Amino acid sequence: MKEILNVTSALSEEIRLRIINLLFESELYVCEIVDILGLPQSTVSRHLTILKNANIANDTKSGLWVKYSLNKNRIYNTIIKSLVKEELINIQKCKEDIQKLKERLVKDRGCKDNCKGEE
Amino acid sequence: MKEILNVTSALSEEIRLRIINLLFESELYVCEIVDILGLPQSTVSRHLTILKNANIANDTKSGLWVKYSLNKNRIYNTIIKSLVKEELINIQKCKEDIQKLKERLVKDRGCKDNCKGEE
DNA sequence: TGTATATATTCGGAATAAAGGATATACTTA
DNA sequence: TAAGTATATCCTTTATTCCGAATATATACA
Repeated sequence: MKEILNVTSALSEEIRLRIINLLFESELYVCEIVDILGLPQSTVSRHLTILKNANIANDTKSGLWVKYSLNKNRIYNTIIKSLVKEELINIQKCKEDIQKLKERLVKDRGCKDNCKGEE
Repeated sequence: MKEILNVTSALSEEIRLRIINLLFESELYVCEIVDILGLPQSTVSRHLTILKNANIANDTKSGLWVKYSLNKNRIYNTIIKSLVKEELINIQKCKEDIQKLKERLVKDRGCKDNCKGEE
């Protein structure tokens, strides 16, 4: 029971749903998620940890950067997928996040300073 | 966004998941849920209100009694169903609840006093 | 009308979770 | 080694959630 409550609790927060919506589109570095959402890094990191502990997301370290992606498990194949495809897809803020994601991904991946000078 | 968060928040509490598991099997009067779960009536009623407000359950008054059932909407057809059939079905406490539900339903429906003399 | 019953709501307190700035950690590179 | 960067964790404050006893509401029936 604790396991499924970990999942549903993780899904009951707006920022985390927005992060899931982004990760459904593409795996992302923490700093990219911070940029796209426009939220403090500590806030984003905390939410990512909660998603990881719920086994919804997992992380891969490569040097300084940590890349997060959705964990393609049983929960993903039913609940997360339908959540994204049937619900989040209709939400304005989530659409805007995806738009920002796409603008972000045509540039160099990675941290803010790699992408300084953008406009 | 608020709507889907209402749903996921409603799903992130153990007692409410147990109630959903019961209602998936059969529509039930409040007093029957109270008996099966063995929890205070105010607690059960509060959780039922949360499920109703999230549009997961709905209620039908008939005289003194209020019968709750799952609302068969889009959320039900994807998230709730898979939650029950893939997750709750494996949880021991939920299995026990279903067992108690079945024992309860072979008796008269309704309130405790209708069923006094049982053992 | 008065009593009993089923359900909903209120209330205060405990527990949990959220926020974001500050700091720590860990890795990279000069 | 020293400085810089990406991420995680800590800390304090604030907000939210849960609990169950008590109370309110609404219906049934003698």
